[in-house]
Amino acid sequence: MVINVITVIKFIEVFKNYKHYMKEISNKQISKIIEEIGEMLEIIGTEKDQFRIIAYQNAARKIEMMSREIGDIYNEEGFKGLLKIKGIGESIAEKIEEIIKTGKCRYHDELAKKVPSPIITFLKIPGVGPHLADKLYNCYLPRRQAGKNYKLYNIHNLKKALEKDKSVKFFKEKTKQNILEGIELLSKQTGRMLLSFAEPIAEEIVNALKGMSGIKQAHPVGSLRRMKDTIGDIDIIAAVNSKSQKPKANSQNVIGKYIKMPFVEKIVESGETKATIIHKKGPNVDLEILPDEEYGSLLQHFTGSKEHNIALRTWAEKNGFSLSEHGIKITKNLKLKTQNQNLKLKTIKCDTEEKFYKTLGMDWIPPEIRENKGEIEASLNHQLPKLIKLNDIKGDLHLHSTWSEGEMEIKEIAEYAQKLGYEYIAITDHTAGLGITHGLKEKEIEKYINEINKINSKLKAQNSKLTILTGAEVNILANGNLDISDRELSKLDIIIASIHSGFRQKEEQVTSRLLKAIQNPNVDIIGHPSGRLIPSRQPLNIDWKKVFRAAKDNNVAMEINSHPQRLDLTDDLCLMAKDMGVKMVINTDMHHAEHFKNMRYGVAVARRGWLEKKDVINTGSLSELKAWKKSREKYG
DNA sequence: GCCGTTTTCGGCCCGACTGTTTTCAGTCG
Repeated sequence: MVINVITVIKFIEVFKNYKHYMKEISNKQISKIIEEIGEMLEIIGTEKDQFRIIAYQNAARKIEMMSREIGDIYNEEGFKGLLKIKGIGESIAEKIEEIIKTGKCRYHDELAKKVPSPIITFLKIPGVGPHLADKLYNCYLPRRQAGKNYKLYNIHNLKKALEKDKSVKFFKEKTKQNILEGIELLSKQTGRMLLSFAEPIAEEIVNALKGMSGIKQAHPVGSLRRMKDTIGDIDIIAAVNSKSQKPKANSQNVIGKYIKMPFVEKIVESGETKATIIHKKGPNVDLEILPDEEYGSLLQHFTGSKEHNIALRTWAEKNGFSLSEHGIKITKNLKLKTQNQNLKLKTIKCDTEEKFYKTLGMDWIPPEIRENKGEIEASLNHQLPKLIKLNDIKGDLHLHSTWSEGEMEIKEIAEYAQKLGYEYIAITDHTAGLGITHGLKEKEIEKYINEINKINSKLKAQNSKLTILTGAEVNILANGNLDISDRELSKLDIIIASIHSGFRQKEEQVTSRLLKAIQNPNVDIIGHPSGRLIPSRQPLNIDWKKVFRAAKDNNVAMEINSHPQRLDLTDDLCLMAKDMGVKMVINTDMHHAEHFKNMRYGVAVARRGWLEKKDVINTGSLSELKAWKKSREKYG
């Protein structure tokens, strides 16, 4: 948080243009400041503050969930616009206005003076809340020699104390272990960014490059092109016309323009054909400019993965080729040797990747599966899977409306789904067991179904091809029971069962919990099965073989959740599930309109997991989906 | 501090799970 404020202040210094810097303050930053006010009040506040704390927590949560940038709302509608947001009243709106205008919040800063900074630091540890952070700070470590006490002042110091078991008072072994695990998790949170964060940055740069004279094409490469769930640095390559009079001058010209682009925070290095910059949003971006006649082999080389390229080169070497980013050399082709000795030394240049793979006698391999998991052999045998595509998706079966924590009314969701060309959607609001979402109570289910039926009638009258299915996302409780009765569940079309609590259970417990849910005849789908949240929560410990076997036996679909922080099942688990004959479903878990766009990330995971259209139930027509649902009845 | 078919004050403050002080405080979604 301190860093956020400093960053914001820096922006203000650099950009005197009011509107410009206002845009730079994201909902996440505002939400963080509001959340911290709540946390600090929880530490230093009194009994009286309990509802005030809740109000700050609710407001922070609301802001973070919002699809529109709050800065834009303020720009367009002013203070009144802020008051229209549910959960934000006069007082919090004033604070938001202050943050937007000045980058600071005096109330926050006053509270911060009263709360020691290590406490704020400790709050970053997953599993450590305000009370524990306060206790950690206030537990005294005896200093042997001086006989004095000193406090834990940073995470490193805390970790050392916990590990060395220096009588960190008040804490039992299990609690210490949990804190250490939290610290470990926190240390892993740096370095990589979400695919959804990197992709728009790369897209903006690639589009800018494509608009420059002399550039023939440009691509993001590396893990971004392979659509991995997290990305290290952003790598981009671009091609200049090698037949032009001055290809070198062209490339220098492009680099010169690139390093002066408005998104450049800092130039790390800049040469004739390469440059590395730090983007204003944080990541390092490497750009390499190359001649277009070699573009195919370069694209292949920089796309990787390392494992794929090593395996490919090893295969190539054994089969008489030598590969490099500049092309293919034929090293052992006897036929060529007798015809023309010189050909042997000549590099075959490839302007496209298709040509590169074809020269080796292979089919073009989609970037998503270049991980050395059998794709080279499959390509040589012309047996690559026909990977699922975004436009194969006929509907989304995991959507939240205002009936629980979603932002959109069911009718708005229907309108959006029609625009996407979907044939069906399922509204699957949370059930009441997940308290904070204010989900469906049993007595509300009839009303909920009625509303959906009414909208369906209207859609039918309008000759819309969209059908809305009724559904719910129910909670799998710690013992494997669901938080809503089978009687109520049987009234709904699609039931997703998901784990939202008890993330610290042992493998055996979690597995049997999932097995019990899968065996419930009302359950159609297991939602975000591993429960991971990148980067803050590790996946659950699960015996996947047992779970997939049960899913196959009970004809229950496993979800690929398209939320960029989930992307779960992961690619490897998709491969395993597919091998075991399990059906999958790709859903967005939509809470607001922006989330609909995440479907592409779920499809990317499916592609990385070698899935084809036939493996995924929501690629079928409505009648096919209904047939699948009907086929499940025999398991009931 | 927010909200309002209970509308300017009085109600809101879920529910599951874990760890532990074994009855409940702290954390999370």
